[in-house]
Amino acid sequence: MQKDGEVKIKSLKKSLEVLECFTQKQPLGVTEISEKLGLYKSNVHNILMTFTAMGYVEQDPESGKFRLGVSVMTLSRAFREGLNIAKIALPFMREIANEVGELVYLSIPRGDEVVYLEAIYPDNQRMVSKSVIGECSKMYCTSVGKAILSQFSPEEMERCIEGKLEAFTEYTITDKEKLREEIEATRIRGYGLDNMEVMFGIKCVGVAILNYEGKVEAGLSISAPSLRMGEERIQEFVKVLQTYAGKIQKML
Amino acid sequence: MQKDGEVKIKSLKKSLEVLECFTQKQPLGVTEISEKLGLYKSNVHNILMTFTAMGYVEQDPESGKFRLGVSVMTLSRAFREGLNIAKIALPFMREIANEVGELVYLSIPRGDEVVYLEAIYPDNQRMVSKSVIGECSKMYCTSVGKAILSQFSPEEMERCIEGKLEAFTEYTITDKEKLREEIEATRIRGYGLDNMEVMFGIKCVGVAILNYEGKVEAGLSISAPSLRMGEERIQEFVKVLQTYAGKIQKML
DNA sequence: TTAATTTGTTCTCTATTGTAGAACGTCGTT
DNA sequence: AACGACGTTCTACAATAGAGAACAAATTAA
Repeated sequence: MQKDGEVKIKSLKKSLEVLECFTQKQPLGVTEISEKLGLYKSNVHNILMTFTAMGYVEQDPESGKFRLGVSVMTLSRAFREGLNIAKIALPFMREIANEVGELVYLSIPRGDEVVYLEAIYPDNQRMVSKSVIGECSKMYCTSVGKAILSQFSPEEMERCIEGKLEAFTEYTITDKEKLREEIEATRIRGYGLDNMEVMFGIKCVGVAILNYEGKVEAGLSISAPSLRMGEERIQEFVKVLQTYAGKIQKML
Repeated sequence: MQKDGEVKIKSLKKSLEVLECFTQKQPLGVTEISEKLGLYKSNVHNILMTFTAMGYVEQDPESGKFRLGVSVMTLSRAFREGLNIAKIALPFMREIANEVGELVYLSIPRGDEVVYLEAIYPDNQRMVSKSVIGECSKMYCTSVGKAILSQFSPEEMERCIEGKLEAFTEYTITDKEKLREEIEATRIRGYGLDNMEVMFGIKCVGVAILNYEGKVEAGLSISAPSLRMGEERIQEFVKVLQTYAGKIQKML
């Protein structure tokens, strides 16, 4: 998933891999992790004890199992603080949400995925309780993902779609050649579409946000039930997204 | 700040300390970090390269300086996912926010600080753009902090106030004996007060949320400008907070 | 323009330290 | 009572993290 050609401290890499196990399941035991990663129990134990002492992992005194600790929150807050794209985009996202009355997402690329940074709900709509902030999706099946891919160089793009194209719904594009055509079509029309490729019944429109050098900085998308995503509304959404993406780009 | 008696992997501890530098300032250079922590540049460089390869740190190709990377978001999301207190408390927090029309916070203790997990804004009020989620404050000067301290054992409590009591406003309690009295008063009355001790013009009321064993699990608080925080309203807020804290506690 | 300073980066050697492997104590289960 | 699964502890060896200097690139000063 990550290029590890530049890993200098193997123990740190290993430790982070241990930590990342918790993103898939919580709580986890020492044995469980050691089996998953092929490490020795004592090794995993030492890593977990260190993380625990630093607040990145907590141990349930009853079961002895581990889960992530509070300290990760402080990091994520600092990350968002330091990222000016979020600061700049947030007020615009609110305007978009109120204008179109649908969910608006800001996401940024990481490897072959997009990570959701912010999600804004229109004022009148009840906020869904499960926040997607920090969640990630594969690029090849999302609207922003395809919008971003269409702005990449051919090599970058290929690197992002080299893995297996897993089908999440019957609409997911799993054929690599089809996908390349779709990305090319995305590039030409200037926005990405997700036609229920991630979740049945949900469609999305997304555009890429480029910085002054033309490099992809982030992505902006609108998500809605397919019933509210007819061709006319899609065009309306696209127009709004492109307008605001332009405004944001000017400020980067 | 953290007990490091149980640190088994020194290089990991060191690496995390490097990572934590970014919570104070971003971006940071190799030299800057090495000076701050008293480490060698090559050491810091190796650490940063490894973090970069894993996505926890990003390097600006222009300046060569570093900032936090996207991967920390995935961790924080997993943390919040795994923490059922947030899942349970969130819908109640919405009710509170709409009932009282003020800002409602959920926070959890970490060392001598409280970390803000969730912040809910009343429907009619515009959400402030800067999210405090992940931010932390010292216990001794916040309403939740004092509510939590008042539920701790004397030893735990002392450990949390052993540092210097920094004054953030002229109202901050900086005398340790005064603070002990205030915490005792908090314990008796059942809720904590922050009388502009963190920020001038802002008052808070807070209560602790205990689990079935009576251990502090989290804290709930309401924050508002002091003009909207007269004695009658404080009593109203306290009543609401205690009612909902009770509901949440039953579900833990 | 050139010199001086500061930056991130690279290198090498070796003492540190992470870790394999087994053994231990403690649960809940059979 | 015996088992199995768990988190934990221990030790000895070898891998490797890190000190320290030297590097190149970039910035500033003269």
